Amino acid sequence: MDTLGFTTHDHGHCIAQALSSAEETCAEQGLQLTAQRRRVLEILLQEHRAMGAYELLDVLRSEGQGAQPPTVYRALDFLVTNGFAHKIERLNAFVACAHPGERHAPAFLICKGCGSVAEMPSRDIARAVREAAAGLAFEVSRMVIEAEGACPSCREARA
Amino acid sequence: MDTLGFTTHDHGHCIAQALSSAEETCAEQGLQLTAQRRRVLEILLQEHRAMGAYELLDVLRSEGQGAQPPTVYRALDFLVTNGFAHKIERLNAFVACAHPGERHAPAFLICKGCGSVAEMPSRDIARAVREAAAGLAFEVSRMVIEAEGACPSCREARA
DNA sequence: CGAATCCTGTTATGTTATAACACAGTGGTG
DNA sequence: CACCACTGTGTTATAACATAACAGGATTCG
Ligand SMILES: [Zn+2]
Ligand SMILES: [Zn+2]
Ligand SMILES: [Zn+2]
Ligand SMILES: [Zn+2]
Repeated sequence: MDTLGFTTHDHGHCIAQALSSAEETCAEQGLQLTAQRRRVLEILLQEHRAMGAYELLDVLRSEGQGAQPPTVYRALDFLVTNGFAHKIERLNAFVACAHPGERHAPAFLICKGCGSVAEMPSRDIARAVREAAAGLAFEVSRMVIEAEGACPSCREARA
Repeated sequence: MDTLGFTTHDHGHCIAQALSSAEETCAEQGLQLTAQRRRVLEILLQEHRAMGAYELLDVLRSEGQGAQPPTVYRALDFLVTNGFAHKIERLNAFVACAHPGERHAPAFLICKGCGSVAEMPSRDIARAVREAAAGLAFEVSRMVIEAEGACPSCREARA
């Protein structure tokens, strides 16, 4: 299963897979994937990019619902807490998880050229962070890893 | 020179050293460390913790100046751009650099118990990030590395 | 059914950050 | 000196992001 970020892919399949993975996980853990929460996750999967909470809110409203900010933030809180989506701190934005089901510390690449965001492998990074923290007797429970730069296509365009 | 974060230290010396380092760097690079900018850096050094922009604004106002948000944000922009301070994305807050003068990718430890923030060695982490990004043909220009968890004293208190 | 719990709707507000424009100081140039 | 370009500041207003607080509906379980 490749979940690379800057490549094209069968997006319909990608969305369906992520949704069923979320349903499965919720069933296993007794979590309620309600209509609101599912809809927000669907939007994030559909758009396949980092979106602000108010941008999501606009989508919900355009669908005819009279949603308010807390509606979106509650759904996002559920999705982030349970690993179905991640918050990109640098952007104050949210993105669907590219590795649903796998336990992982998320790590992101943010292209300053085109704004696209991809989740990257984080095992080695997470180990380096834990080791550096251990050197100061600090115990890590969560980490924010976000790299800004130029994605392959923007690098090419520049050259 | 030890710039550990969770230890006590000669803070007067620490402030004076950071300020003179900033002055020196500005002189070398033709940057203007104006009164406003210097004052904001002094406050960050004095408090020795992560502070929000509006918290800094309150301090300036308590000193009798009728400062407005842009005043603080401009000073912070200068300090962050030139490496005298860093932004902690997770906290929407700012902290004076603990390694002034050295070129480095900042990396932070944030204690969820007491709120203290420390800058940690980042060389190995930065390398791991660049390598993971290179695997996706992504070129990193800047990175956000912030680990949340428990600092030594909070770990002890819990045990 | 009754009670507890979780989820949602709604109003209002808090917090963080920037746009836009006017103006002052500085330093170079002719 | 008159002029210009550049950088920094003051000020007003507003944008963008996020949560508090309370009421009420749905679900579950004994
Ligand atoms: Zn996809
Ligand atoms: Zn790009
Ligand atoms: Zn200090
Ligand atoms: Zn602590």
